[in-house]
Amino acid sequence: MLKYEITHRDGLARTGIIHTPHGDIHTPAFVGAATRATVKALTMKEMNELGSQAILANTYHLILRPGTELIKEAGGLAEFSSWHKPTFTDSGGFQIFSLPNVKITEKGVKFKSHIDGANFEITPESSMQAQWAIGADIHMAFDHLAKSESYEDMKEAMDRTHCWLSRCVAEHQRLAKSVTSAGLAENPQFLYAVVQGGTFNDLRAESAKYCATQPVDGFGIGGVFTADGMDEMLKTVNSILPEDKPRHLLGMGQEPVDLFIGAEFGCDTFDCVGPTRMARNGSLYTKDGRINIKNAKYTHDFTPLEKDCACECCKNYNKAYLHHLFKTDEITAKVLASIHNEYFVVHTTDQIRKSLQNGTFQDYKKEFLNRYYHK
RNA sequence: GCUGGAAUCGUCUAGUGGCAAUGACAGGAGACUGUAAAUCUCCCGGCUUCGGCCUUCGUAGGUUCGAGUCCUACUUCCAGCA
Repeated sequence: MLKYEITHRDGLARTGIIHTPHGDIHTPAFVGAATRATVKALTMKEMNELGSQAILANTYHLILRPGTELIKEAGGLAEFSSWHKPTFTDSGGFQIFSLPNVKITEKGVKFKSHIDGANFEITPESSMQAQWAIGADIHMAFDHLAKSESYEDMKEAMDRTHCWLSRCVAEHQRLAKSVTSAGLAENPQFLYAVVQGGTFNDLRAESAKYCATQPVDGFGIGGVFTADGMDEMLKTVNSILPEDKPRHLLGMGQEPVDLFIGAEFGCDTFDCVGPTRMARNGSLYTKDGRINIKNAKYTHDFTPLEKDCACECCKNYNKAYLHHLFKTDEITAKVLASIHNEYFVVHTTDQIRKSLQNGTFQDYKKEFLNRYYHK
């Protein structure tokens, strides 16, 4: 079992430490989205220096390129990418269901590669095998995303996710056994179940109950797209999930409010492509809200993006320079912006953790969100 | 000096009788949540009560119901020949 210890509690919120074979994650923590085994525009050294504790890669993308066997041959995701800290992999479920012409069969899902149209099939079993080959510390169960917001579609997606979960668990245990019987004292890789149910609290409750009964190491909470109503949903789900296992809020964290509400209602880790994607597009976080550094008004602004920000971008460069790099389409623009945005969410989540530990969370939340959203 | 050719919205460019005028770039703004995203969308002559109105394709005339498109002259530029 994955070792997880809770160090502080405040209602559903908690701080803790996830002990993985590649080191500890102090939670709540923001996990960098490294879809294709890299956080776009950033080196692992930069990710390390900006304070990231863990990254999350995507099984779908790595199956297509370079292939999971190659990563296994390299010695696993950590060796391959030179990220010698904790790693997660997403199962690929989310990506596949965003593709056109997806066919769901008894076995799994048939789809065409977005790169060359080649036919692929992923099953709960093959997703587990792929994730074991990639060798991240924490794996996500292969889940099913609903094709619409309707109750029927949500229920169907949830039921299939549950059905697949038991197959994921069985395959995960088979793979774990083959590893331990090969001489390893302990199973080195861990599985999270994924809770579905959309915006329907009865489905969320049902899903959480089902997932809670499974022999998994933690939980992913999937299918969340906005912070609206997320507090109630998380209250429902995290009151049901066992307290002694970590919970990952899948795909949320583009908006700071996501991190505050997620942590407040019992989530331990987050991942989101938003911060780095927005960085590449010139949308940068400040404590007073996001700004678009490409706007003409920054042409002569020689002040740093954030006066008291400790990131490498803010410590060394000013807005006029960043504006210039973006207007001239220099690669460095995306690098510096990504350093800043990734630092912003990692650091904000760190501050949330510290405020929970010293009992100032509510004050910190109120102050931060009022300023950020100009309330 | 002669003979050809060319002048279009910041730039390059399409356009050969129905046109406020094509496309690209530049410029302005917006979006982005388990990354088919270094992507995508919108605006880009002026005014507008959003129906239009006005002024535009080197300059000045002309032909025509109608001209960026045809004709004449001029101006500037390019090429070739002197």
